[in-house]
Amino acid sequence: MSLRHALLGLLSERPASGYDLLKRFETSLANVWPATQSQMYTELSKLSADGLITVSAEGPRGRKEYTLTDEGLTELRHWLTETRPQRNTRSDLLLRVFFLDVLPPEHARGYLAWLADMSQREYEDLRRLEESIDWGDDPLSVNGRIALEYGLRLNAMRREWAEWAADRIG
Amino acid sequence: MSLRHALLGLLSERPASGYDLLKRFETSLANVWPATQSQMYTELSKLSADGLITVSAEGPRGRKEYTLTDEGLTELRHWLTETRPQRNTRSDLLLRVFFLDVLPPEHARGYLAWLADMSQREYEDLRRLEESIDWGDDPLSVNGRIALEYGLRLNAMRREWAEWAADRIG
DNA sequence: GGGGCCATGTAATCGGTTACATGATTGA
DNA sequence: TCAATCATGTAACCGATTACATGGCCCC
Repeated sequence: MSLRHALLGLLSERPASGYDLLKRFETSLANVWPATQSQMYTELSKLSADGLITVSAEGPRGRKEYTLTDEGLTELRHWLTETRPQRNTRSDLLLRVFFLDVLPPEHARGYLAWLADMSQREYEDLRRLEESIDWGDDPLSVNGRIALEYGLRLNAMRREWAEWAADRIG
Repeated sequence: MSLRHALLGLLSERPASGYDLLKRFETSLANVWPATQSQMYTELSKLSADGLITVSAEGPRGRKEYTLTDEGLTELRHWLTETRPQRNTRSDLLLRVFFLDVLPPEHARGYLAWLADMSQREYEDLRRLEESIDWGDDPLSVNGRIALEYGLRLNAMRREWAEWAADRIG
């Protein structure tokens, strides 16, 4: 149920259309909360029906600009402060580790090596992203930078772990 | 679609009933792939219908013991080697970070402090779990130990990151 | 006898994914 | 003019969650 809150959060910065939000997801939130186009338009309709956002303007091509209502902001704050995030650790990557012994050892090590490489590549992608962004003092910059740092540390950790694990299997 | 493979994986070690698998999930795979009772029984029926497992014995109280078939083992190996895990990074925890600026700074820092504490507690829980288990040389021990190490490193990383982030906001 | 555990199943609902469908506007 | 982009929506399906429902067996 968090796509709701992701949308409310983005709208708390400034009004936007579904299309705008779609673009902004791709470039910022996609890493922490992927969402499809279809899901977003559906959710926006629901949010509007629930009074958490309103259509504040209409533009060409049927464009609808949504604005956060007071109720929406209250709901966003409520989500942030009153509800406990439950860490959804469901990890395809780690699940496989449990069953690596049904493969020949060299295949198992191959999987871990691939994981290490993937983490390294992702790390480098994030570094490049970090350098390409003009970080300001605005809230999104501060928070976005913090989230990105998490990604960097996660991938560094994962690479080291995968290398350590490959040694252990050998 | 990975619950299938989690079940195939567990059955690759030894035959078991739905109830057995349920218990083993709770104590081992729950951290990487939570599943409900209802989901597991449904999936077992499907796996059986698809010929990847068979009912190898029936016991008291309607107990059905499932055994992996050759086809099932093939499917498990196929999943491990031929399909690429897509890291499903959807993270409730991190999503909130993006919107911390709608809260007063002390609340935002409070959230990060809580995150650091939670990670620390989880770290300690895993350490205790590690010490409580009699690690052998069997495949499950080796792999389980590797997965557990991932949890330890993740939580250590997360704690440090949350502390670093709290400083940044202040 | 009865409480606790063993053991399995179904139905309703929800969030998310994939695919399909449509059309307006802009700019080269 | 025509391709690219802007822009929104619906339908089918799937995996996961919650709740409900049932009953047998074992041991105290």
